[in-house]
Parts: sequence; C-alpha cells; structure tokens
Amino acid sequence: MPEGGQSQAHEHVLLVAGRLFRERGYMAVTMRDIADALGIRQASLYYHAPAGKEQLFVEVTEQGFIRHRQELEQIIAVSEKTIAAQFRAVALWLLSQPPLDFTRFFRSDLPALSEQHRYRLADLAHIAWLAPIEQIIMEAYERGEIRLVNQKTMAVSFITNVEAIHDMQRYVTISKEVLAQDVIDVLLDGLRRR
Amino acid sequence: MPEGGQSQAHEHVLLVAGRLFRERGYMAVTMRDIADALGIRQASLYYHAPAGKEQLFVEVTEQGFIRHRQELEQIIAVSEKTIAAQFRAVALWLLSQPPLDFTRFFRSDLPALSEQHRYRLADLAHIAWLAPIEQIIMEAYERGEIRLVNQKTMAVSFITNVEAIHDMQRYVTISKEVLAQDVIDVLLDGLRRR
DNA sequence: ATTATCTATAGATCTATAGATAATGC
DNA sequence: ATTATCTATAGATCTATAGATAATGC
Repeated sequence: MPEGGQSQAHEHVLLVAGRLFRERGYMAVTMRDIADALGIRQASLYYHAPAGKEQLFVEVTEQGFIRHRQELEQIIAVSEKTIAAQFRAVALWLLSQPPLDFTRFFRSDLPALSEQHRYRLADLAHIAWLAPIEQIIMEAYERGEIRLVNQKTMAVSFITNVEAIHDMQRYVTISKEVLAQDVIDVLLDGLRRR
Repeated sequence: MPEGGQSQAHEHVLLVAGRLFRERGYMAVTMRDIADALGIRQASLYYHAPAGKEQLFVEVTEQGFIRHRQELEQIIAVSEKTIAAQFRAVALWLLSQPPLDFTRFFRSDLPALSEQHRYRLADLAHIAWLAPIEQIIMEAYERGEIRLVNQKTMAVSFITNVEAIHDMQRYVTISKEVLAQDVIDVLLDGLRRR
C-alpha cells in the first residue's frame, strides 16, 4: 500500500491523473487512460489508487486546487499593485497551464460525484479559482482604480475570458499572449472609473 | 424506416436527443438516456436512429445550428441598429435557451467524432454561433460605435461571457437578466471608441 | 404492407478484485 | 517483509443487431 503522499511514484500517479482529468474531464478519462499514460497495466493502477476512480479524482483535484491557489497568490503577491499588472500576470500564468474548463467542471464533473464530494469540491473551486481574483477586483476598487462591480460576477467573467483564449486560437493565428492582452484591455477599459 | 424529416415522431426524437446532447455533451449522453426521455426501450430508439449514435448527434447538431442561426439573425434583424441593443437582445435569447457550452463542444464533443464529421460541425459552429456576432461587431465598428478590434476574438469573448452567466448563478442570487446587462455593460464600455 | 414498438443478446469497454510473480531491503 | 507490478476475470454498462409482436392503413 502506498504511504499517503510520501512515495515519489505515488506523486507521479497523482500528477499524470491530474493532468488528464483537467484536460478531458472526469467522465472522459478512464482508469486505462491513466495507466497507459503511466506505462503500467490498468489493474496495476489500483495499487496506487486502491479507493477507486472517484476517490482518485477527488484527491488529485483537491491537490490541484491547493497548488493552484498557492501559485496564484504568489503571482499576485509579486506583481505590481495595479489591476492591470495583476490581471496580466494571472492571465499569462493561466495560459501556461493546461486549460481548466470552469464550465465543464461544474456542469459535468461535479454532477458525476457523490453529494459529499460535490459540495466539498465546489467549495474548494471557489476558494482556489475565484477568491484570489475577487480579491484583486476588491482591492482595485478600494484603490479607486475601477468602478463598483460585483466581484464574483467579474471574477467568473475574467477567468472565462482567459480560458476562452484556448478556443479562440482555433479561429485566429494571434498568439495567446497578445489575445490575453486584447481581452484584458477590453475588460479593464470597461471597468474603469468614470 | 422513418421517412427522413417527415414523421412527427422522428422530429420529436431529434428534439429530445438534441436537448440532452446540448445539455450534457456527446459522450455523457447514452442511447438509453435518450430512449428513457422518450419513454421507449433503448433498442427501440434504433428504429428512429438506425445509423447509430454518432450519426444521430451529427444530425441533431446540424439541425440545431441551422435553427440557432435563423433565430439569431431574426433577433438581430428586429433589434435597434446599435451594438448595445443587439448584444442585449442576443444575450437574453441565449439565456432563454439550454446552455450551449462552446468550450465543451470543441474540446470534448468534436474530438470524439470521425474526422469528416468533426470538420463539418466545426465549420457549422462557426457559421451559426460566431458569424452573426462577428457581423454585429463589424457593423458597429463601421457605424463608429466601437474601436477597431478583432471580431473573432470579441465574438468568442461575448458568447463565453454570456454562457458563463449560467455558472455565475451558482455564486450570486442576481437574476440572469441583470447579470447579462452587467457583463454587457463592461464589454461595451471596454469597446467604446475613445 | 407499414409503422412502431418489444425481448433477447452479442460484443466491446469499464471499474474493480483476486491472486501470482519478481525485485529490493532487512 | 515490502513494494510494485502482472494475468485473469467478475460484474456492470453501452452500442448495436436480430427477430417477434401488435396496431393501423390499404
């Protein structure tokens, strides 16, 4: 049995499973897909994830949220204290990560889980994905940089806009970085105090 | 065998299947789910959809795109010729429909199809979902209402923002209509000519 | 004859378990 | 003894087909 979190191999399993789940979603990833990506047989994966697929998803998703939140706060902390600089830094970091597909997580992944796991992960998603962005928006308002808006609404809008850049690249040849700047410019001009 | 498009029962099958596919995505909907929603046995569904699940998905998705495009153009045509009025009318109509989940369609539904179907539906998605929005943006620029922006980028941003309102309601108690107005106000102020 | 359903089932795929095997650490 | 894999397989679920059955339309 793996010694929870200690083993290096166990960490590798969480990493690979996490990447697949994040890219394709809970239901679209099979235990075989994860095993194949690890180069082991499907049944052997149960040595590392004895509690099964749902538990594995919950574990890697929780771990992913904690890491996400830590890195996000680090990036915000070292950025210039303006909403423009912070939005830009966060957007570039988000675009360097595998797409997170906010909408699929709530509409497809969560409903497939047990009620207990569903509530827990919904809370963590808010804490990790939205709360830091809401903080940026709130502080920018307090500094007088932007007008008064609902932080939750704008935080969802910001993340959704940035993640949509992955999809925009299907239609335009502009780089992600330039697209991010364009999208943020529109949002920031729209939020500007008048 | 059903007489392609004639039968009323056949239309009902397409309608029910279309709603399920649009809500949950191609992979998450089983033929059994569709049959259950129709009140018939799973095998009986093959009388109405003899070519199988993928063909059924392609058929209802194509039909959905055509209807989407028609209704969208109708709404744009009867709206006041300002980007504010047109965006508002389109947003309210989109919110009255089942969520379309742009991102899931490209990242999850399309990759599960055969190459031929994939290209065909990707084209139709652009024509039905994006082209009318791009047209609104282009005409607003020509009228001098907004500054010069990439239409494709802003069209994706607009749709993504509006569809994200479904997700925002998880966090805020504000009505969809008010959220739509708030989000559009930010976008329009950001696009305003300076 | 046509339309619309049904039961039964083949074959594929998926999760999960049982038990064997091999390599390494005491 | 512990760690990490393997083969084999049970049981569930999914797509799809075959063939029977019943109701309606000529």
